[in-house]
Amino acid sequence: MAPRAASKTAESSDKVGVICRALRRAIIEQALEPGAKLPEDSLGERFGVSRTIARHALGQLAAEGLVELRRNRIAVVATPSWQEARDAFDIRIELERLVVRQLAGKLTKAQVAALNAHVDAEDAARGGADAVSIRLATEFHILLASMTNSPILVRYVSEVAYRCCLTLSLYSRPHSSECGVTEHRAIIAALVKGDEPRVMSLMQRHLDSVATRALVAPAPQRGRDLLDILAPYAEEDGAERVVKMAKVVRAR
Amino acid sequence: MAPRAASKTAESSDKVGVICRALRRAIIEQALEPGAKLPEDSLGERFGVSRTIARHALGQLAAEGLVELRRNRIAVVATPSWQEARDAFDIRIELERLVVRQLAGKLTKAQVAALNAHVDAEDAARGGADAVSIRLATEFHILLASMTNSPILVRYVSEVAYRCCLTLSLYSRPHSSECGVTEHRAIIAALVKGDEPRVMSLMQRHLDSVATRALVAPAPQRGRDLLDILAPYAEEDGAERVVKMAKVVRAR
DNA sequence: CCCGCCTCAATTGCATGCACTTTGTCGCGC
DNA sequence: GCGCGACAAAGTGCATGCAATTGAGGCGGG
Repeated sequence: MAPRAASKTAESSDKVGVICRALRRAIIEQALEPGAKLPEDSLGERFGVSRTIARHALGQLAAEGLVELRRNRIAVVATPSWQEARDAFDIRIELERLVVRQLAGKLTKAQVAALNAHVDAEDAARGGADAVSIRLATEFHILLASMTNSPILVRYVSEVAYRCCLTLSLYSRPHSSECGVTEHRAIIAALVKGDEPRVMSLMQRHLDSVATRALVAPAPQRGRDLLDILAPYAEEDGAERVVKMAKVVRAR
Repeated sequence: MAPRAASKTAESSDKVGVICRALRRAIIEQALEPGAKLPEDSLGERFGVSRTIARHALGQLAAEGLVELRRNRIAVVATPSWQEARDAFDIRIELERLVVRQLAGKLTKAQVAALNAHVDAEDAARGGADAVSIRLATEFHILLASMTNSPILVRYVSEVAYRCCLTLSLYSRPHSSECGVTEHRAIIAALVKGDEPRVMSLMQRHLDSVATRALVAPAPQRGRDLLDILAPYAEEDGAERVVKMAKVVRAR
């Protein structure tokens, strides 16, 4: 039902892919909040596979930045810093501008129909659970990307969109995520008209507004961020001092 | 020695990371050509680990698009299509424009020194092996990205740069890869001057020239591409016919 | 009462073993 | 001579087992 493009990277193997998709969805629907623990055994038991598979799935998700893998410690859902959230949105804006640039005026009727159907679904889900509407909004962007028919672009847009979704659950106020179905419709319209500059500008402003609406102030040290704050000081990398210095400075 | 930013995603665990880095490097230096087989046992034996670890490493590399994982078949170094190569470069241009935009006028002296040192190394390696100079050219861009101090951006730039590197070994003529050390120097200069529009334009043209110089015509069916050509026709996905149709059309 | 140490359960890191799938090859029948 | 089917070798898919590391709670000392 969900027009999810089966990314044929690695996880299509079978069970690993199932677990990945399930966890991704649980994360972006905020059923799993950032910081939630993900022990290998529990996952394995829950999905009826061995730890080996669960572990592999966690590896994939870690590569996507959705979970954090610490050596000899339980894996947890990633807790991106506020700065990382901003960075993710910056990248997302560029990538999605590229998407709409490639798509402007080139959509088939069937594709336009699919997009409209999706936005209708978004509208329909407006009254329902918050989590679902967030997921649908994200999937709209992924659907758009999949129409470029560039597997690489699809992959990156998906990844970064998921990451942004994750940050929303960290830094946005509860009900501020009216991800603008109206704006989605406007984008579709501009795409159909083939107005390339306009659709790029629309997309940029759309994402920018989501980011600024969602990413409220740097969150005055909520919870156990102490560890995170101290992290850059405890680096023992030994290579490239330049970058480290810059990191410390930037972290304020 | 190599100023490689230790991406703390997943593979930093230990052995998996070692294998990943080794394979990445072997791939971008073209010691492993696209299509080369990567059996789990051989890798495990070569690196002194079990198949489990080798398998995990292959999984990570597959997630990066460097190797291709086919169910029940030996993993191989990825063989991107010509179109995918173009797409990768398109994405890369956007990402690296973002890099230099963030960096313009904000480099510390130490960072400038590091960049200059790297370009010097590129110059020095000019007479040596082709593979090394290609790797150094790629690493220049990664070094640049690492200075943004945005882990996400570093990751994406690295990945896509590696992918581009991979395509070069497929579609470029042997000695056309003078990746323009001069252009690297020009970019550094513009960065120092803080001329944002100019450095963005420089970067765009630099990458564009690499792409067009390297990605010569769609390669008149070299080798066993038959399979790849037939692939889209043999799809049995069953979901989302729209995209599939577009794919067939686009594949010409 | 608080702090440090020590032991133990929980959990990961990794290797090995077995079943299944694919592939290359040999032999048989036409 | 040629296609075709069975067999063997190679390789992956996955589970399980064991060692190592970590985190927590209890215990004793200050």
